[in-house]
Amino acid sequence: MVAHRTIERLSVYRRIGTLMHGKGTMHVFSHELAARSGSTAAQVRRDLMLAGITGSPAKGYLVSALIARVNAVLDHPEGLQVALIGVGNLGRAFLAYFLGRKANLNIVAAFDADPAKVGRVIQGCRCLPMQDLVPTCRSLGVHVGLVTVPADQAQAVTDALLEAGVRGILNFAPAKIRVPEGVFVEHVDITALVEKVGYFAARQNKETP
Amino acid sequence: MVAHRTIERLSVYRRIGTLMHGKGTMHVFSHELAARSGSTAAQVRRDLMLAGITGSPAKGYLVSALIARVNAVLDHPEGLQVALIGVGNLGRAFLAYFLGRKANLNIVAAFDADPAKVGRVIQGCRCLPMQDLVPTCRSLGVHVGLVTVPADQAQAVTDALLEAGVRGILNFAPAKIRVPEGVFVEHVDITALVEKVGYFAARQNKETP
DNA sequence: ATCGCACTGTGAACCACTTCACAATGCACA
DNA sequence: TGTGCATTGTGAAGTGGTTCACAGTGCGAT
Ligand SMILES: NC(=O)c1ccc[n+]([C@@H]2O[C@H](COP(=O)([O-])OP(=O)(O)OC[C@H]3O[C@@H](n4cnc5c(N)ncnc54)[C@H](O)[C@@H]3O)[C@@H](O)[C@H]2O)c1
Ligand SMILES: NC(=O)c1ccc[n+]([C@@H]2O[C@H](COP(=O)([O-])OP(=O)(O)OC[C@H]3O[C@@H](n4cnc5c(N)ncnc54)[C@H](O)[C@@H]3O)[C@@H](O)[C@H]2O)c1
Repeated sequence: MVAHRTIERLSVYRRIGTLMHGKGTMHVFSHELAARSGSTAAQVRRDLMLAGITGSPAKGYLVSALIARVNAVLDHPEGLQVALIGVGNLGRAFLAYFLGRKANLNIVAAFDADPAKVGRVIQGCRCLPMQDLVPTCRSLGVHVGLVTVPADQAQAVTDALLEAGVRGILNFAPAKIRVPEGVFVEHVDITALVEKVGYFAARQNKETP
Repeated sequence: MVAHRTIERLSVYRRIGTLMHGKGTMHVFSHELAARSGSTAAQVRRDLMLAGITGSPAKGYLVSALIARVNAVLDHPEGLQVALIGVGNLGRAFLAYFLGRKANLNIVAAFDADPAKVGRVIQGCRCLPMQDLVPTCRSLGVHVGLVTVPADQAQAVTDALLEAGVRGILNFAPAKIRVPEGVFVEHVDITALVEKVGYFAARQNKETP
């Protein structure tokens, strides 16, 4: 079990490593990963240490070993199975982005309550009705649910996902969702983020330099 | 200058307060805000204290005072002016969501490099060419830029925003962007978040309970 | 063969944020 | 008027994550 932030950064290091691998680069130093990931060399070294990745002072880290080890830490044996609920503006953007992109991250099903959307193929993925959610997610072994429905529907959708055995939820609706112990929820509140950036954009240089 | 996380939560408390205000609720206790925001009562009280919001042990916090004080802390006098760069799948979702929604958060301009998109009105907002970015953002006094272009274009777009005087950037491209001292950047890496949820979904109950 | 050097791996210090714990408050009810 | 009680406001302690700082390493130059 590795720390929260470290897991996020490992995903980033893997992306950078994959990019370098494609260009034929064999080795990478912590300070290079730091510069490309927006971190620090010490942070990178600690993260890689926690993931069990070792390098040599002379050559740095072997890119292929880094990728392999991050795969071993992050990935599920048969790939990460993801379901998306709410094929609206945001949901369609995610479908377009993730479908057919990463081998180890598959959106395997999309659901919506709107009869006008159900049955249609949107961004290459068939949109299924909500009553199919539990059986379909169960039989596909879905690990993660992406919730992109209106705020007042988020809890109902969450409950359905829980019933389907999903144990990780990424929630974009501006609503708190309740889950039992042992289920992991990440809440992304885009409005709050924009307002935060607005606040610090104004304040950065003023007050206590 | 209030702490990072506190600012994000203040935005959430305001949303909850606004909702309650609409329903005619006059007062709210810290534990109610905690339950609705996914925080704890102690955290809420500390946040409100930092923002200069006070309540009474008998009635809790006055909702209208809470909203007014968060407005005073977070908001820019004439509203937060936001520009969006990259009217693709994600950018269009943001336009649809934010346009005409919040009085104090306005997407005032959208830009794209694609000649097929420039000039068209997308989600009710005219899409402008990139050469207009610097003069337009300057004259509108844009505070925040939303970057939703491909990763390899993120730095170029950032540089244009900086030249236009923008001092806060919310970056959705999976690329680190360099900015001078005093400019605030928030980076949202959706892929890394999905992978993190996948990791903890699997690990939650196993290992060290 | 030896030296200098840039880098790794990691204990320890540091820092930011969260939670605990409790005195102070003021309404409800007797 | 007095007693009980749920809640606020906030020092102090706790937690988790980051950065410092340096001993240890092995290549490349001499
Ligand atoms: N789009 C953005 O930029 C943005 C920004 C911040 C937050 N959000 C949040 O993300 C969520 C989705 O936003 P959006 O812009 O895509 O909204 P949207 O209205 O375009 O899409 C919502 C979709 O959910 C479907 N839906 C509604 N109830 C459902 C239910 N019970 N079960 C299944 N599907 C249901 C609707 O049919 C619709 O297709 C909302 O909660 C919104 O507040 C979006
Ligand atoms: N859509 C998602 O779900 C998702 C998820 C994770 C990350 N992202 C990231 O968000 C960004 C946008 O994603 P998207 O799905 O909307 O991509 P997209 O290809 O649909 O849209 C990108 C838009 O940017 C425009 N553009 C390209 N170069 C530009 C430039 N130099 N200046 C101005 N505009 C330019 C394109 O014309 C296009 O309209 C990408 O970096 C992507 O990696 C998106």
